Amino acid sequence: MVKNERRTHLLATDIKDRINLQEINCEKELTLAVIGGKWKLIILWHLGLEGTKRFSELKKLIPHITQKMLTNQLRELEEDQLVLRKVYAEVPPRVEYSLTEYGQSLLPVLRMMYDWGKNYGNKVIWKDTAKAEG
Amino acid sequence: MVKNERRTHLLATDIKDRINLQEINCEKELTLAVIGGKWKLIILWHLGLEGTKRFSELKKLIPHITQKMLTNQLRELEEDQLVLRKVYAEVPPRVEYSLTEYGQSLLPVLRMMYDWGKNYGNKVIWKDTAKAEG
DNA sequence: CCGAATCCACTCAGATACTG
DNA sequence: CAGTATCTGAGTGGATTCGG
Repeated sequence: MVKNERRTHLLATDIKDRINLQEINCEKELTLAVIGGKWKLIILWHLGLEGTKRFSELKKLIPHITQKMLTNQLRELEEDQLVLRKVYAEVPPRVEYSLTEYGQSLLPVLRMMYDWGKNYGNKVIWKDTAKAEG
Repeated sequence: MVKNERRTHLLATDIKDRINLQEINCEKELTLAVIGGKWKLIILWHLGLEGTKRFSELKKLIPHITQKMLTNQLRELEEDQLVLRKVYAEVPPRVEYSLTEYGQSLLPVLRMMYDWGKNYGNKVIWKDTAKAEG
């Protein structure tokens, strides 16, 4: 299987490859492919609502994520052009992440997913349960 | 790890479990969880646009899916109350699948994902490539 | 501070064969 | 027709260690 050089051996292959391999056949699946990573929704959400963040800030905002996965997910988001990575030539190093215009354009989609999930959760998952708001 | 009895050993655990395990922390992730299966988007799409379908019809509409995966994904969609499974006591057996009201309510979300993916595909993935329409 | 590299356990999904 | 059951390779993500 042909892999993209920049992407690690972990996680999915390059999106173009996945399309060529017919793993992605529809535009919906394309959307799913770019947001479907285990931590991508949260990362996009933070960058979308709170703007530019440093690596360590994101790490703090997402307590359960490991360094490897944060790096990994950010790299994929960068490769997919949803996130911009800016490195400052300083000591100690500073790296800032922000949404690109494509990343920004995803926010309404995420908001719709949020709304749907909220209603679905209340009606189906929690029906007659008390649920703490997150 | 506690598993739901009805769900096979394959694929994800029950959604409530996943929330309790803090695999799902946000309503967006809940939405992702119910549509995120490998074949769920296509299944939901077909049932949404074309209405009720038999098992064998879905199989024909989704050529690359295996019987196992089709069964599996349909079971999960049923468990998550997006799909209704109706069994007719006939010989040979007949089983029909259709969207529930929650499944129906997902269609606008899918449509938004489609639109976003289409624009993103044209602008980012295919930029200066000729692409056959699917 | 921001990673990369390695090792490992677990899960996923395909192929195949079988059943009421 | 509409499924189960089993086996198996491959993929995925966590923990840990090392480096610029």
